[in-house]
Amino acid sequence: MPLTGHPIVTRLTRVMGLKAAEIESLAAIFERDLSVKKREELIVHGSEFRSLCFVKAGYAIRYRLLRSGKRQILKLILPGDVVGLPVSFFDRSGYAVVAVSELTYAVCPFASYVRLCYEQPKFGLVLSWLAAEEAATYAEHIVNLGRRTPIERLAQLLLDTHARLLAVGLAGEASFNLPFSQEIMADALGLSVPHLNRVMQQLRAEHLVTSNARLIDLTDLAGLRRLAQYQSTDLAPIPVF
Amino acid sequence: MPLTGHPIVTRLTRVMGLKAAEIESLAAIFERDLSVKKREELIVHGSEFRSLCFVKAGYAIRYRLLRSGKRQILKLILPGDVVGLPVSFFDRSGYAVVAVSELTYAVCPFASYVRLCYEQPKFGLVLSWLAAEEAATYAEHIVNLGRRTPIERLAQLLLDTHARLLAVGLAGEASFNLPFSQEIMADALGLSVPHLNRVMQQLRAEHLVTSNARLIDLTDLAGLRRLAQYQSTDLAPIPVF
DNA sequence: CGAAATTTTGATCCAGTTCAATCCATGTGG
DNA sequence: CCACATGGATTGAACTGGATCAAAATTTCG
Repeated sequence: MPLTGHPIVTRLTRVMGLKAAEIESLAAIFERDLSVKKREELIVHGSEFRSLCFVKAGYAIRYRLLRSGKRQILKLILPGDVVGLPVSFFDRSGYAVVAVSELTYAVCPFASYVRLCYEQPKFGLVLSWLAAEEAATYAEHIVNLGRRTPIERLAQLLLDTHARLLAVGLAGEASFNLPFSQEIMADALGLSVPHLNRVMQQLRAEHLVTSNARLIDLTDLAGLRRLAQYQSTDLAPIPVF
Repeated sequence: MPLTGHPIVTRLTRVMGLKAAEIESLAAIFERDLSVKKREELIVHGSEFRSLCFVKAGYAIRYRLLRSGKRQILKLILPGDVVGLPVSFFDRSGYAVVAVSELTYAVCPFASYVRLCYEQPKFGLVLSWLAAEEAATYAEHIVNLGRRTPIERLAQLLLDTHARLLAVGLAGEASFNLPFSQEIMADALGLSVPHLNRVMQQLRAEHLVTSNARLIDLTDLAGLRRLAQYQSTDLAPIPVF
């Protein structure tokens, strides 16, 4: 399974240079690409899941459904993201993942990856880095939900999504095609759909963004950043010995 | 620096059996124990931080201060926890950590740990596991803040804190000494102090907990778990090859 | 013992939810 | 190519859960 041009290679390379030989040993443990249709579940809540899935194209959400019927979305999953982290470390998944568009990804069994870590320690560190990045994203989300106003939250979400899409070449300098419905954004930000809608209008009214349908234009990027108190968190490169 | 009886050894052993030799190579990279006084900052927001600190005794909080003056607490840090994860992976810390009681811990330079990972790949996996656990804790926190009612959040916080204290031998079967003020709990749960106080009273009124001062008694553990929809998330053991 | 920190209570108010209804775009089959 | 179905976006009105602000009561600590 060749990995050339795969968003995940782009992503890993940014963190730690990978030699051709290393990319090859990574490619060796991958199975054939899979794809799922919109609305299909990649991970079922409560089930066991022991694979790493590197998203190539398409979008998904990781979420938890509560008894009350409410849904909290933990993460918007974009190309380049890893599904199955941190789930693979646990007995059973505490969350579900569902595709919100057609989605294709490369899979490798978690056990194979772990074996690779024993052979080439670098990969163990890469895994740590990915997990740490995941944790940092979640941390930002906590701040958002706990102590930010709705408009700040939305600004943050738009900026973050834009930055992540940009990093894998799926966005323009200040515009992008938002692949998520308002219901999804509301469930990510802990708001009701009507309110999210009004907050979106507010952003437009203040000339911070322009949007027609799902096409978002970050008209005033600096203003948005100020509003969201946006701070980019750069991963430090992995030391090599 | 001998690590015998250190809470972190207890914690790591649960995830992955460590041979005596391995504990020793771990002990070798640790410096002398440090301690800080109440209110002292372990990590300053925006600074660089490249160490792993394993808490031996005492309590701390990881938090973010916003322009508005509001504070969001990301994590209540207890003995056995690691400070400097995921911070060490990043250029600069996005968060601050401050002790809320006298606190003692063992430190090792992050670079030393990384070097150890290259020599003994197992430690790279251990690091991944710790980071994944961190991410999972944060995920639960997100659900709490986004879609749970205040009383559910508090129930969850009490159960979680109890479970974590129990794991390091600092709690009774259904009672413990809560080392955090209501202000801290409020800032963790995204509530105002007066409201947190009232929610606490509500828990008492419904005979779910009894509490005098900081001593908490989980009178009706099953009821609390039901209320919080508590589900324990067990880490799977690291495969050994 | 006095100062500071923490917990508790009360009164007011508004942001955001809830529950509908409506509007709009897109796609589908006859 | 139209009639209809479906999912998403938008709007409106009413209600309410928590925030806010302020003060008092209580505990902790120097």
